[in-house]
Amino acid sequence: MSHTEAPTWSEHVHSVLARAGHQRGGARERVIELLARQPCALSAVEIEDALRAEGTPIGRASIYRVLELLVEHGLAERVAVGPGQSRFEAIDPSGAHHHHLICRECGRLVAFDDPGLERAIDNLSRRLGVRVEHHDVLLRGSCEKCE
Amino acid sequence: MSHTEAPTWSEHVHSVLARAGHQRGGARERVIELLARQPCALSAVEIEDALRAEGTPIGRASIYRVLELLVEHGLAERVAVGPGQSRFEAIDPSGAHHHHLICRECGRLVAFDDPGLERAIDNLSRRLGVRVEHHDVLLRGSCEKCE
DNA sequence: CACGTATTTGGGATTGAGTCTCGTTCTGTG
DNA sequence: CACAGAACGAGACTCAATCCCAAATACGTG
Repeated sequence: MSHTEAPTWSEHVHSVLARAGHQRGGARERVIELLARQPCALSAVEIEDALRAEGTPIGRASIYRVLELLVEHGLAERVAVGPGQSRFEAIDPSGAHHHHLICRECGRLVAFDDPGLERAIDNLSRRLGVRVEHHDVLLRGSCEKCE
Repeated sequence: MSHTEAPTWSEHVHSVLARAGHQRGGARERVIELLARQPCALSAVEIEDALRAEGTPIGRASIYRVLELLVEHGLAERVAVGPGQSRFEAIDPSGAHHHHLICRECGRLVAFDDPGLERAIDNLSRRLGVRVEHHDVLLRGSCEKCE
């Protein structure tokens, strides 16, 4: 890693997938690029709509395939917001990650991170004697705007 | 977990619902009784199957109605395990609650609680300045047996 | 560059959890 | 025991997600 530019998420994704023996295809590229540009989690349906709106419609099957592939390789995260739909979001290669608050009033998804929380989960997994590969924390309440 | 103390969960549920002006009905009773007997979260489909297997089949609509009612009154919790299915579980009237670890190997759902984690979430919500009504923590990894 | 094979893609059928509707049945009250 | 409102259930329906398979594409090789 030189000082020029940190590797972007899409670059990271491409290198991981290439190393795993995957070829490149148009559909995958477009889903990755779209995801790379998002500030927060998108649902598969939103991805499908967004790509169609951009004039590059992608088959539903391909979208789900790409998302599954990304999750499998730890490159994206599935956020289960409730019954009926999952949202997906890029995972930063630096390892930094965040969690979400769903506002009961406006339905907005707010991202946050918290070292204390990470520490607590760390201690917890040690106490339980299990190897925790991944953790989701989802808070439900009212966001600042809706207080 | 806890021993059977004076007010059982079903008694608590009945009193809360009665106070909210609900009548009693056979379907609701059976779902509540079934849920009361469970050690851990069940999906709506599992509830439907279990009740049919016991010889008291309950309409799907009623099951979802009851579950929604319970969640609404803070008597049960919905655990979003993944895409396409929610699980439901009784909430202890004492306020004690727990979270879950999903084992990647065997798919088992393991319950645990942790004061440190609760404290971290408490501090966090204060820091963010939001009112957190509910929180879910879902760990993914390998359970003791599958280590 | 042309070729051949393995991978990727997408349309469309299918699944399955969850929701909705509406007529019937039950509960609690006067 | 009659009535009004609450609860129930069968089944149609919605919609995210999966499956299937033939066509298109990537890419190493000759």
